[in-house]
Amino acid sequence: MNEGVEWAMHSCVNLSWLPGEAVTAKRLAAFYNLPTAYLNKQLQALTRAGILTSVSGPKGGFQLARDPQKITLLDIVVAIDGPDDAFRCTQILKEGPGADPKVDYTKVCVVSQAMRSAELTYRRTLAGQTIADIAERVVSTSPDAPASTRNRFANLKS
Amino acid sequence: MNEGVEWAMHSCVNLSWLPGEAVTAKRLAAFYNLPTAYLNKQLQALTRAGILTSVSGPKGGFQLARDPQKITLLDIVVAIDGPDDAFRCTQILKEGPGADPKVDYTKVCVVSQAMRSAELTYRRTLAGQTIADIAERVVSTSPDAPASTRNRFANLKS
DNA sequence: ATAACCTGGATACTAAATGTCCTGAATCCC
DNA sequence: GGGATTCAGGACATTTAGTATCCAGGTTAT
Repeated sequence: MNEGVEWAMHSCVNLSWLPGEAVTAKRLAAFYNLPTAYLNKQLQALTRAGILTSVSGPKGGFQLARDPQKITLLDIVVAIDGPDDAFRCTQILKEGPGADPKVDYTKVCVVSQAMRSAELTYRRTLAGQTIADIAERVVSTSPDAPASTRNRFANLKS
Repeated sequence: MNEGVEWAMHSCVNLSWLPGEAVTAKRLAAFYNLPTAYLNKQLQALTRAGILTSVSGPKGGFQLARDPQKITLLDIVVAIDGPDDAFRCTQILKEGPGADPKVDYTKVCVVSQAMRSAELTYRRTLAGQTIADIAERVVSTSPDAPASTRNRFANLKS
């Protein structure tokens, strides 16, 4: 899995504590000492996916496109890593005995079904957790996290 | 995910229909028209993981090391793809505000926990399905699969 | 107008997946 | 014992994906 997923999750949590404020890619990158241009690519992907909105120009930047409760971890994974399952069925059975060229073995193959059922539970778990849930859990163990995050962004002058 | 996982799953199902018989890598590869040397690498990994046993020499080959009911899909995934989660936490929080160098953020970070909980459900689902389950489900829709598999192996003279 | 900022394409570098080859060791058969 | 067959595993080559940088072009605030 793309490392950008981790960056995107933490950036979205941070943005949830800066509602209505546009934060530049440079500042989001500086927060965790990440490569600006590369993080920017991930932010662009989040924007294309409708998770962030972006504004050009001075005073521009990124912010959450909707309520953190409406942004699931699955949304972010799909936006950065793409919609494909980790297990890709290559329809190996087409080379086996009694294969029917007209059959779609990604549907019929029992191995493929079993792997897909596991990926489904994975996606369901991710879809059941939102950025708001994460932020809330952070606050419950570190109540000063939102304030210290805002403070750090305020002090990242560049 | 490594394509070898798919090869390994189907090969194990086939081996479950040839109990007590040693099948060479060359024949297992010919069954699905796979590259012999590369499949052999996956079979070696399964052997190292204790899923298969191997015998050298003429009349040698591979067979299941234990009852198909005792071989889970997770066993195979771990053997071929390794034990690492898809999401690797790089402890990005160590670069953030108030970071403690002594803390292991793979444990503490809420994002990391959330991703790990999803991978856990994934692994649990895979661990709940065995090669015997797969084989049984194949038989229920294609009752002649074991016989036709044995027949094809018998006719792979090489 | 200028400076700051996002967009997206082009490019380079690195790491991982995929695949081949060869030597060595084990085993069977004659 | 000698030859043939097969697994074990390291070395190597090729392809693809991930990581990263740079620049030219468009947008917006001052």
